[in-house]
Amino acid sequence: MRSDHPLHIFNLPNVAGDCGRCPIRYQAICSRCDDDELAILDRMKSYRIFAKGEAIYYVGEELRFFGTFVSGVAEISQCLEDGRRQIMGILMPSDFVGRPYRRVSQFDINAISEVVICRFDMVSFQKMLDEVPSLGPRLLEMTFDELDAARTWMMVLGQKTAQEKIASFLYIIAVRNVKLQSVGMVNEVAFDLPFSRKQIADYIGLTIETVSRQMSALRDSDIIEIVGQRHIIIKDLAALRGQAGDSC
Amino acid sequence: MRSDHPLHIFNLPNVAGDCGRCPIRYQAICSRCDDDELAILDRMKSYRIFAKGEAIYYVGEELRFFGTFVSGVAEISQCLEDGRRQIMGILMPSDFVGRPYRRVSQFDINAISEVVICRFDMVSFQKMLDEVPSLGPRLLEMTFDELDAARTWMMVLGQKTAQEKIASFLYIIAVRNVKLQSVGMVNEVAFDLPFSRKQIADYIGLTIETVSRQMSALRDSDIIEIVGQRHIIIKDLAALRGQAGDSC
DNA sequence: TTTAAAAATTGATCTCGATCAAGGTTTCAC
DNA sequence: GTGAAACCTTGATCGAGATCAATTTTTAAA
Repeated sequence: MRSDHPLHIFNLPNVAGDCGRCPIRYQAICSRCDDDELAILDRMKSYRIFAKGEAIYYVGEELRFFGTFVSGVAEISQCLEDGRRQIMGILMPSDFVGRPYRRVSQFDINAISEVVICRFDMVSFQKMLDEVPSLGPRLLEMTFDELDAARTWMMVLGQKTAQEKIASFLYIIAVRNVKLQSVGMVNEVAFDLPFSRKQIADYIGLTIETVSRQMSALRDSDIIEIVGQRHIIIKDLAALRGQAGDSC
Repeated sequence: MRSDHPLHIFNLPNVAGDCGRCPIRYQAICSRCDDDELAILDRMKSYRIFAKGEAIYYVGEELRFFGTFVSGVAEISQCLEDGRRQIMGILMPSDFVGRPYRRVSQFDINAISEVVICRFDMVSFQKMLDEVPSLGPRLLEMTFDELDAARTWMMVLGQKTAQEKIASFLYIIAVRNVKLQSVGMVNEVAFDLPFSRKQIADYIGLTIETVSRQMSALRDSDIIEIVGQRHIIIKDLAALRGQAGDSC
């Protein structure tokens, strides 16, 4: 059973571990660290598991830690008083939560699947930013990338039709899931959606009924196949991209 | 005539100047610089004026400079092939354009009014990030703030009604225009909109007709007054905020 | 396995904001 | 100033997506 434990996906004990064998070693904030720098991170880090559905941060909560997603998926969201909800972003392995220079979270961040986070106390993290010179520039780059992604998503929310929204969503998930080094080569992709219809609806600004209808439409056009409720097979990635209404 | 020139709003010559007297000295990326650091920026900077409507960056253009808005307003946008357009953000004095770690712009950035930019060559800027230690953390903080603002705007685009969108937009502009140190004290605010109805429409994801109708509705409810087409008087800021559907 | 609860699909209808259309206002060139 | 173009407002109609409603499918519990 021990080897099934989430922290053992790369055989790390809870307290200290070998960053060198971390699955996101070359994607996360530590991607440009040399061995000496990595040793510092190794000493400071701890792991924390969040169960599916558990809150990682809630609106107004003090930002006590900076965390990198080692595995699992989470959503960034906000609610209005009457229950309307918008998902502002999704967090996947190598993405981060928490930020320096602000006291409390502006958003709810909830684990969608079980999540393993590589965690740094915020005070230590800010100190580390000074001591580990490769960290700051990488964090800046990642934050800029997030900003560009957020702004790009505004086009989906503000301008696109229901059909284009669903296609954009599925296309992004498909590309994120499969590391498409061979873009253009691969035209069929399969994956399990970590999201419910409600979560998809809240992410793209539609209702669950419209999400369901548009997914059925894509199925009827032979662009996707839906197995059960969560397993999606993209049968024609190029056509899906075409339905998205832009080059994403 | 000379004193009317945009660069003379704080009496700066074109080539070098006194950063200490810059109107955004304590808001922009330089806000935490000491005198020595400021001297370095002073040597490296140049000013550039963009005429109303001029492109500051276009999609795909090489990011050759990092710029801080000294005066004027600009829009960040993207277009779809069929002409649909989304404005992802607005840039006002102390905001910046350009980013390190990416070669080309993902967005169109256009001056909405005449714009004065304090400009750094991107290569020099990246060097400066290493040499001027107060710059990196401030840039990181500003980028995080932009990211939070972008995500917050997603709620407007994805969930709010036309009425709530217009109210949210006007409320944000009102608060940005007047530095409301005395929030709660001031309930009436007046300003000139730098945006056309089309630009407002593209920013909040509506058509010009709906923008016009909803602004008329706010006028008829005595929440705002519209003088000519661009001058807006917020007669009841608290009510406007209420119409926005959240606490922004 | 049976039953209950939750999630997803599909259909019918309604409504908000888009579209189409006409007039009015502002701006600017000459 | 005068005229033309651009911009804005208001009205009438339309339609995409929301809402309401009924099944069906999946998941979970007993």
